[in-house]
Amino acid sequence: MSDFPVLRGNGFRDTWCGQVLGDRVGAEARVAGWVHRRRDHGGLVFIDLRDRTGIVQLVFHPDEAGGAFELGHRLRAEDVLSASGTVVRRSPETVNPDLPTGAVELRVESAELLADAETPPFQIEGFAGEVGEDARLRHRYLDLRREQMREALVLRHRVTAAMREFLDAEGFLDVETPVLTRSTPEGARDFLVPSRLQQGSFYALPQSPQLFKQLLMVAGFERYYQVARCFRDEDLRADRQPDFTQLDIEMSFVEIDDVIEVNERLLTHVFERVSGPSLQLPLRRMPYDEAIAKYGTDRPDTRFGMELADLDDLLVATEFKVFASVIGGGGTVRGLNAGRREMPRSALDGLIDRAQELGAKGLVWAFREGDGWRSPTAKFLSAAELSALNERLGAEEGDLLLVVADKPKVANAVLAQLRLDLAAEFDLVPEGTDDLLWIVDWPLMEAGEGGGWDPLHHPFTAPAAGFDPSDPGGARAQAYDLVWNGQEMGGGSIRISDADLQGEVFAALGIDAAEAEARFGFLLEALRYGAPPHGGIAYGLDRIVQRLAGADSIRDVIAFPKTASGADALTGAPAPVDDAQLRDVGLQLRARPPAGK
RNA sequence: GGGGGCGUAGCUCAGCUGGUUAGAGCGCCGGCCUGUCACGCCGGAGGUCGCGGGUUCGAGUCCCGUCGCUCCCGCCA
Repeated sequence: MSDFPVLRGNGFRDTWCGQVLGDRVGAEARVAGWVHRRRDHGGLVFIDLRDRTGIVQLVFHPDEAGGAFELGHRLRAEDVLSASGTVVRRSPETVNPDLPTGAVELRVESAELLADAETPPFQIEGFAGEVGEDARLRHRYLDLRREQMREALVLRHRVTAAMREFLDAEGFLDVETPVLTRSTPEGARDFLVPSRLQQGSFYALPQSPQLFKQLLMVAGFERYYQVARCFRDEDLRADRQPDFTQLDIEMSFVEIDDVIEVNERLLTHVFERVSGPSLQLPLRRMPYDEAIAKYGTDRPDTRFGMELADLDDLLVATEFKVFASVIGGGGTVRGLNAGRREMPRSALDGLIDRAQELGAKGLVWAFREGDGWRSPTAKFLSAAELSALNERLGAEEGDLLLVVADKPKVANAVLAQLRLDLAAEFDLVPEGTDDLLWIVDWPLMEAGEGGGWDPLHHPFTAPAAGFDPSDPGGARAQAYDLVWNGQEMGGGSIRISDADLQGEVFAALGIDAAEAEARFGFLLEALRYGAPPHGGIAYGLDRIVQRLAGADSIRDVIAFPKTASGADALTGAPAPVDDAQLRDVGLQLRARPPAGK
C-alpha cells in the first residue's frame, strides 16, 4: 500500500492523505476523506482525516482557518470533508510516531463539508473490541472502512494481480465462461435459475468452469486462466461460501510434472509479491496412500508429528471382542501417540465425546505405565499385546495413546481430527511455520454408498495407466492437490482427452451411454474433433487470501459475504419475489412459508 | 438434517443460587478547554433484556417453542 497513483488535482483534492509527508512541508495541499477522529479543544480542533491511503492530522486554528474553524467544530465521525491548507512540520514534542504522516500536519485554511454522516452503528476504529459479525455485515460498507478490512481486500487484489501478471507472462489467456450454464457434476448441489424463454427448463450456476476450460483446450487456446466465480448450494462454513472464487487454469500438451512445475513458479511469484511464505522448490509430493496412512486424511498438516499407526497385525488374535470383531469385519484398529499430556478424566471423556461426534463408536485412551497401560481398556488386552502396542506407537512412560477401532474411513477421519484438536489444544504447531505439499497418486474412484463408484475428483480426471473397467477401484488418477498447513488450497488433474476412454470412465461411474450422451454429449463430441492432451488446476482464491491475511474466515477476505444461513445481511437476499415475476418464468409456485408455519 | 455456543443501551460486555430502581466501558448529546492524537474535565440522554408462551407472589435469570448470529458433524474439494 505504498504506491498511490498521482492525483491530477481538482476541486476536491490534489493530494492523498497518506502522501502528506515531510517532503511536502511548506507546500499547499488539498485533501479529501472521512473524519476518522476529532479532538476538539475548544479553541483548537484536530481532525484525523482518512482516505484509502492513510490518515493525516488537520489543524483548525481560529487565526488561520477563518470561517473553516466553525466547520471544524461541527465535524463528526465519518463526515466527508475536503480541506486545503499548508503542510507544516510539527514541533518535536507533538510528533506522532504511530502515524506515517505523524511528523507533519495540514494547517487548514479552507474546508468544505461534502457530506455529513449519521453516527455509525459501531466505531470504525477504536478499542471497543471486536464488533459482532452481524452488525458488521449489515453495514458492510462501514466495516470495509476499517483498516483491517481495507488491507484484506488490497491484499486480495495484489494476489490476483500477481497471478495475472505471472500467467500473462507465461502465455495464458484470460477467457470468461458462462455463469448461466448446465449442471457440472462436481458433486455439490446446483443453484438453479429458471428460464423464461424456455419455460420449465433451468440453467445451473457453474460449480466450476471445468467443462468450458476443457472445451477451450479443444478449441486450441492451449493456456487458459480465469478468476472464476463458482457456486455450490451447500451449507456454509468458515471456509465455505455458496459463491466463491477460483483461480482456474488449464493447459494443453502437458503431463503432471508440467502443470506442477508452472504452478510452483506461480505460487512462488505470488508469495514474493505479497510477502507470503518463501517456498523451497520443488515442493514435496506425498502419495495419497501415505497421507492416509500417516495422517488419516488427504490434506495432512505435516507441521507436527503425532502420526497414526496401524495396529491390526498386533491384534489379530486378541481376546478383546471390540477389536477382534472390528478386525474380523473388515475394519481396522488404528492409533496415535499424543505424547506426554496431562489430561484430567473429564478431558479424556471429552475426547471420547468428540470421537463419537466424528462418527466413531468409541475411543480407547491409555497412558503407558511400565510395560502396560493405565486405561479402562487395559484389562482386556494381554501383556504381550500391550507391550507390542506400546512399541508400535513409540510410547514412552506416561504418553497418552488414543486408539480407534472402526471402518477404515471412520478410524482415519476420527484420528485425523483428534490429532488436529490436540495440536491446537497443546499448541504443537511451531510458530510461523508453513508447509505446502502436493498430494499425488490418488485413486481414481472410491466405493460409493450405493455399491457403485464415485470419483475422488471428478469424472473427467485421467487414469494413470491403462484403465481396466473390471477393476475401477484399482485405478490411479493423474491428479494432484495442493495442501497448505492442512487445508486444501487447490486441486487438479490431467483430463481425459479421449472420448472412448471418457465413455468407459462414465460407465464405471454408473453413467451409461444414454445418460452420458444426454448430459455430456457436447463434451464427448468435442473430444472426437482433435482434443489435445490437457490438464489444469483450480485454486480456492478465498482460502489462499485468507491464509495470507491470517484471517479466521474467508468472510474476512470477501467484500460482501453471506452469513452462515446463506443470507446477505446487507441486501436481504435471498428474498421473496412477487407472483408476476414467477409467472414470467412459468413457475406455478407461490411464495409461501415452509410447511408447518 | 443433527449437535454446541451466543442474543441485555448504538457497540463490546457484566448481571451470583429467581427478589422489587438492570449496570460498566466506549460511542452519542450539551457545556468548558489553543497542542491533542484512545485528548481531558463536568453534566445528560439512551433498554419491549431477540420474539412468543409457560412456571411462580415475583422471570434478564427457570422451562417450552421460535427467530437470528456463530462453530462443528452430515453435506461440500
